[in-house]
Amino acid sequence: MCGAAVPCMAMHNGVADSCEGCDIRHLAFCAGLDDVHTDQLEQIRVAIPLSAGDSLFMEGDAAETVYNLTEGALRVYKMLPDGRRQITGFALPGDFVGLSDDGIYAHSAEAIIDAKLCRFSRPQLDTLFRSHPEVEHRLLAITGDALVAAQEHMLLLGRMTPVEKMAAFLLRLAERAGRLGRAEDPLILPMSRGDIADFLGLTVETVSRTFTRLRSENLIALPQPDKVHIADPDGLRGLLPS
Amino acid sequence: MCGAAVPCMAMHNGVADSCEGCDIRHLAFCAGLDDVHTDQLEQIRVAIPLSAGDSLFMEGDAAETVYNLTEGALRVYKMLPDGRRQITGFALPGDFVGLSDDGIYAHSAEAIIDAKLCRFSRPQLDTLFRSHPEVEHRLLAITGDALVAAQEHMLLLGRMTPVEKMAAFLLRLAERAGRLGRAEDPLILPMSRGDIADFLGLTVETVSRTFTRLRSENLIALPQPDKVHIADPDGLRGLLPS
DNA sequence: CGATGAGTTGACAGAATTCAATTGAGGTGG
DNA sequence: CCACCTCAATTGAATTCTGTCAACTCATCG
Repeated sequence: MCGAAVPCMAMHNGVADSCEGCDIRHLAFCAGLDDVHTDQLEQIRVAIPLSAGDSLFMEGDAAETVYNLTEGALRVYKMLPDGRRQITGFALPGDFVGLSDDGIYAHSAEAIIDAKLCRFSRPQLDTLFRSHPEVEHRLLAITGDALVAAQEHMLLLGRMTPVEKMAAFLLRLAERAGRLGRAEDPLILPMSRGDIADFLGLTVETVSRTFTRLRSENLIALPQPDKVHIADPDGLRGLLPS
Repeated sequence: MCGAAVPCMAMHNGVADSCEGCDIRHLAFCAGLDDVHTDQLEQIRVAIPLSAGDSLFMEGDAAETVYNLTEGALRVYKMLPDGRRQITGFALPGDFVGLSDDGIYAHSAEAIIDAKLCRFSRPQLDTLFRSHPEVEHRLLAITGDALVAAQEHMLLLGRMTPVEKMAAFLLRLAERAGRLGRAEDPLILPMSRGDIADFLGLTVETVSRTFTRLRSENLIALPQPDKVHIADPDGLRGLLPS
């Protein structure tokens, strides 16, 4: 449903028809760019709808495009030859996806739920960089943020216990939901237990067991498997490394 | 000692006196920049010597400067309040250190062994960006590389076994040594077992036991604790995830 | 209504951590 | 020059935790 306070344009048939009407412009790649830049960006932008499960690109593919997620959720991951998977991040609306240096994607990305994206061709974006260094500056900032998040996640993967990982995961996801202006109370988990496990470096069983443990300690409630009510935020924070 | 083929300037008293004489210019931040840019870079550059154990900056410090390592080795890490540590990377000559977006360092960095760096003030670098977008472009490429490396390391931390981690660590370090034009055969480990453990998400004991296991399988030899001879590279590669 | 797949739970084994002791190397001072 | 001290690295033993394997529940969908 479409709240009254928010323009509906971007939320129904496909991606927004213009950057100006874009719901998440304040969060996205385009944030901080003035209208002149946005106009130029809009000219090279292609709207892309994605269904749950669809692959956006695969590790090793030629990286000719970059994306900005406007709706839905993606998993970004790397795989080992034997099938083990590490999800390096979940992309939410406003997130930038598809960074690559040498023209080859270093990771894969697929839609967890139906999603909508803005696609930009890399060569065209590079042209835009030349005329508007401001845009490249913005991309540098985004990449830097991603790097900081990656380091944060390395700390989680390498040095946190399962409970700490889950607590951190839930709290961070809630915080992201808040920043996106989404409902935090029934926190919605678009990803499966398997996705969470592959993100936190655990097994599904451990994820499931930890959920039940948090529930039995009355820190959270799980009205449905994909809906979390954080009953005791401070208690949950108390599980974080101290 | 100073080989005949290589200018010695950078190797003795302090850091090189000029970028032109810089041994590692082809690897560093400055690589790919023409002489015009390099001259400008040199004007805002300050040489910094660092002794083993010295801290370069700490997480949370105001990030007014960025660095380019020219000699030695650093550990870049994050810590948990209770002292657990995750080393997110080892910086070697040519590596760029001190990236930060919001003006606050997101991690700490200290010298593992004596090191030399080029320091650049962030505001001055930003000024340079404005006049020479090429330099910012280069920084974006470096940041992107760091992000790819971080994702690679997340895969290691979250989904590899101790043996796989150690094999990958040794092979990657050897490859880096090769790219730096350093001796690969007695591969030198500037970092301690504790550092390796905190990098791979293990304990010192597990690191030590894995070393002995690799040695007993005749894949490596350890003439000294900090010198590794990779006796059977293919055998070592055979331990990597398949 | 049965089938399918995700999620949860249980039992068990194995692996890595923890705790503890030993070895070894480097450095200092007698 | 040697003895001793200190710290890093290694090794050993025990435990605990997480992963593995397997069964079961539940909801959804054909």
